[in-house]
Amino acid sequence: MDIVTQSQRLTQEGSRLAGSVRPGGRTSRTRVAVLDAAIAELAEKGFAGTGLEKIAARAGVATSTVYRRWGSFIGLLQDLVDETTVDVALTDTGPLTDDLTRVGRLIVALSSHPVHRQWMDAVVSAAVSDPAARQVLSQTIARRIQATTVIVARAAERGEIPADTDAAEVIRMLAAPFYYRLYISAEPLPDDLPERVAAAVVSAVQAGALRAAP
Amino acid sequence: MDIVTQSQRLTQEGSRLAGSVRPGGRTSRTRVAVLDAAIAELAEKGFAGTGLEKIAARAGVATSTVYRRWGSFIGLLQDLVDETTVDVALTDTGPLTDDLTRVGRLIVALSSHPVHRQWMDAVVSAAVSDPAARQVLSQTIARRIQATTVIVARAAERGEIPADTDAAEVIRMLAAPFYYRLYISAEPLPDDLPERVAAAVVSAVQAGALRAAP
DNA sequence: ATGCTAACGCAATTCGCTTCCCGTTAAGAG
DNA sequence: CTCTTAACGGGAAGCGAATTGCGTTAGCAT
Repeated sequence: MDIVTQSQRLTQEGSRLAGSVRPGGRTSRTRVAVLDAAIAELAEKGFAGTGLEKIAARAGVATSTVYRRWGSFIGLLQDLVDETTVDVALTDTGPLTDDLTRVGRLIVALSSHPVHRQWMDAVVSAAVSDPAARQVLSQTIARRIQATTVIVARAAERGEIPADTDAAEVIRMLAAPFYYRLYISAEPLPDDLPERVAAAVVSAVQAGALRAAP
Repeated sequence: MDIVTQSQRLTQEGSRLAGSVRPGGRTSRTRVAVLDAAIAELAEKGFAGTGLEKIAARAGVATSTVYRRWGSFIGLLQDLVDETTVDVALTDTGPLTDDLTRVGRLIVALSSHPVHRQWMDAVVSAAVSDPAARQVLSQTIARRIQATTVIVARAAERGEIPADTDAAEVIRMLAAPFYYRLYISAEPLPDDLPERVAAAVVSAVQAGALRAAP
């Protein structure tokens, strides 16, 4: 299926998408039915094996309803952010290598989660050519980076790493090798990748190679 | 356009694609005309703004001819590997930081090259759900990694880094932050990214964090 | 409880991509 | 040079995604 076609209307903030004037009753029932159906379809068929038509059919609503409410597949996916979670506990107590290893394990867990993986696959694939999808992706990633920088900040407070370390850059360097294998080199993720990458990044940080630009 | 649909036939080695029995004369003229048209379309319209129909029209051949010869958009892109080059000189003379910086600059140059960027975008987007595209991508990346490991090997010979350094892993760690920004976080590439990443990776290597697993 | 109309269901329609059929052209073996 | 048939051209047909119009249902303000 083609994810890209008409999602640019999402970028218009006010948007004329249905559902905002009378959000209660039938509208909200339709909403949860469609979102549930979308999750089920993603898990069972994958993003490439489904589409708004099939999701609408599974939800028991008309295809046109889904198009009017979400506008596109990406619009629907945007509504599914944060719908999938995994239970990998993050820590910021140090040592930094351990904390970052857990972040790596979280990325692995997310990439193994059936629904989240399909969600990510769909957004990454579409983001290449669709500005709306690209925005969803970049905001999601930016939010995750931001939420994780505290780990680096704490390590700096403990004196484990230089105080002027670029925290966001540390997280990027950590996350990049995982996504690189998932979407670029198409290689499997070695079991010890979280440990290896965390160790490498911490080495670089401690050597002062990831200080914030002045 | 949807890149994915029918390219699985490419995975069948023998394949019944036309053009192999009588490769001369008209067949070869058609081939170069279509490949030229594809490059022009990629540069002018981008991969999402073109398709086999438009490429065929520009090449002055019938749509069915293109489908019979290449089977799919990915099949055509596969034939365009190595069609785009950039002139960034790589070195393996050391220091390793300088050599790796040049590799980073090469990645930046490729991502700035109009045709190569579109080629990469198309393959990355399709590879998410299309096994044939994934194979094209993974083989292309693997070949580039392989061709670049000599830089790390030379550094090891010079004694600049541990002898048992995992050369391919060094290149992956170097390349990952670039592709991560291009396709995942959708952030721009900072001008000094090659220098920064190269310095960080060399720090990790010299600390012994990227040795080959025993 | 009533009225306005947002939101929905249904079906027809459009649009682009892909495949298929058949007549025509020309590559390459002999 | 002749013959076989690979490869091509043109157009029709199939297919799925996306859009649109219109009648119906129901949210919510009054």
